[in-house]
Amino acid sequence: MTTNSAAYEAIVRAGPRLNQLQQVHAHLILTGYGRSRSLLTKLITLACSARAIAYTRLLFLSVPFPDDFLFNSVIKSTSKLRFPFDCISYYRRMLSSNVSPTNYTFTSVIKSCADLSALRIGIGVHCHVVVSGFGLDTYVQAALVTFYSKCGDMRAARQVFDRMPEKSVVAWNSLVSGLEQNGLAEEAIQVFYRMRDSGFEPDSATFVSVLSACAQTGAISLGSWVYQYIVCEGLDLNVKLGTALINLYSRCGDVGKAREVFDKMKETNVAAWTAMISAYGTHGYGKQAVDLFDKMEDDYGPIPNNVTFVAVLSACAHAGLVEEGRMVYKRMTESYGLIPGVEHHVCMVDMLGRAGFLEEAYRFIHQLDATGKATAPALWTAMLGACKMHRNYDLGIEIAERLIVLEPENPGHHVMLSNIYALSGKPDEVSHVRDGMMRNNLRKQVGYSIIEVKNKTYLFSMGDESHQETGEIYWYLETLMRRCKEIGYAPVSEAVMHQVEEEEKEYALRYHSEKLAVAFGLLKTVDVAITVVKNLRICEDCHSAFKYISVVSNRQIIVRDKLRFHHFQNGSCSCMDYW
DNA sequence: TTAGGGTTAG
Repeated sequence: MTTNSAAYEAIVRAGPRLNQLQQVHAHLILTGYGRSRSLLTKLITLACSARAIAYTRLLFLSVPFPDDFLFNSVIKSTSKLRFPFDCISYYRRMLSSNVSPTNYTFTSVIKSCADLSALRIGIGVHCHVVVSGFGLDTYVQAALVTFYSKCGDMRAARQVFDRMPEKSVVAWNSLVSGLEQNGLAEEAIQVFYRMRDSGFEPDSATFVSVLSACAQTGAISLGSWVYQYIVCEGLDLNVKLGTALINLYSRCGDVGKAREVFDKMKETNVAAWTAMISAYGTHGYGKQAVDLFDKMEDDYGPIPNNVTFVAVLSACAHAGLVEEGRMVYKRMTESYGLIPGVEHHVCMVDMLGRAGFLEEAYRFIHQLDATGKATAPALWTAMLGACKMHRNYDLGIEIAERLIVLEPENPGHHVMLSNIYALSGKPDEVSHVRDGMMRNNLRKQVGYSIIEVKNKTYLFSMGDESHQETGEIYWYLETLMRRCKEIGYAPVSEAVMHQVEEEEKEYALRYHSEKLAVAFGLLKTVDVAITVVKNLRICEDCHSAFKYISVVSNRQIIVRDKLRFHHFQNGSCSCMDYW
């Protein structure tokens, strides 16, 4: 290496590969270029790209008095490669070295704060942005919108956005995505409409977020419109967009269409495959889920990861495929060297428990306990569900009490305990639990159901009387239930909370939000399947009622609950009552 | 004598 440019060439040739970089570095030192600031800067960014963060630090420390260029380079690289702690620490060092940050510095640092959801640090950086005079930089502002969104502070995110004098497509995207990620799907869709009205052309990032928002609320008409738009405008169906579409169709009840999108995708990755596997799983098609997983392995598809295994295992759990599930769990560790996390353990307990292997499920938890892993309440919640399902009340009560100690604020555990006491014929204990809930002001989560009819969404809550056609809906529901009773339907009263009197109990059951939504859907449409989205799990009584309603109305009823799908047709449900 | 940013899926 006789010249500086030859040395530079050598570094570039080494690329983001640690060994090669170290060799070049050694060579630089030997040939007298070891102190060149420019060469070291290039070396540092490449070391960071190689994810050799310790070596990056070492190189950085070897440079006396780093200049603004070096600081910006290392801050940008660490931020981009997701070393947020390093990024923030270089930023602090920059400040203490009296080197002035620029708008470029801030975008990177803010992104790292967003990655960490580090609200306090980010607010400090935001202040610094303002006093440094970069408060109106479009890039910095877009980064701030994302930052506040990722910290869950949508008010602040909106405030930054609203104050932007010049909004960019990316800034709009940041807001739409932020709202969607924070569960504010309706608002995300409204902002999307405002974006278009303001003359901004949505791009693929916009659509990915909009599709996710549609998937959340079940807004299939807007979702399908987006798909049409993508096809008509010849937009590239990239992996993220394709995956968002698979998720949309799956969560709106149309697995076939989800598969159609999957087959159309030119490029797929592990996320796309996982989305498709998960689609089969949540609809109860366990075999298809496992088959697709096998195909992924056989056809040299992408390497499955932890999320994929959650999808496969939960598919097995919901379809009663215990043997397959055990095999998959084994392969996860033995063939792929993945370490099962709490979510995988929960799938296993759920799978074994649902299938009636209560003892094995219990042993599974205790085995984890022995290795110090069983503190997760979710494991006991799954076990508790199995106890209730298989009427093992003694164990159920023991577990529910344990859960209440672990999570006293969770009303679900109290409700479960009270339900199990009621089922096992212990009314005194029921009132005791109920009183405790009242005393501690614990209320059951409010359930609601959404249905889309003619491109419009309607939300129902229990005993809802806010709709224009309330009278008609209730009358129609009464008629339906009468006809159901004629062919054998009997209300399942244990499903409601045991804090209402017997007479009220049937009233509450009769006007559950999902029943109102189904009645409304049947009333307003002809000859088509209706799809209802519920925020909680469907209750046992509604589940039974919908089987009968599918007969008397001669319609398919699809219900998406918190966990999975139920397709009711000709008197039975796709979950085979296994849920 | 070395570069360049903010948004998106399971």
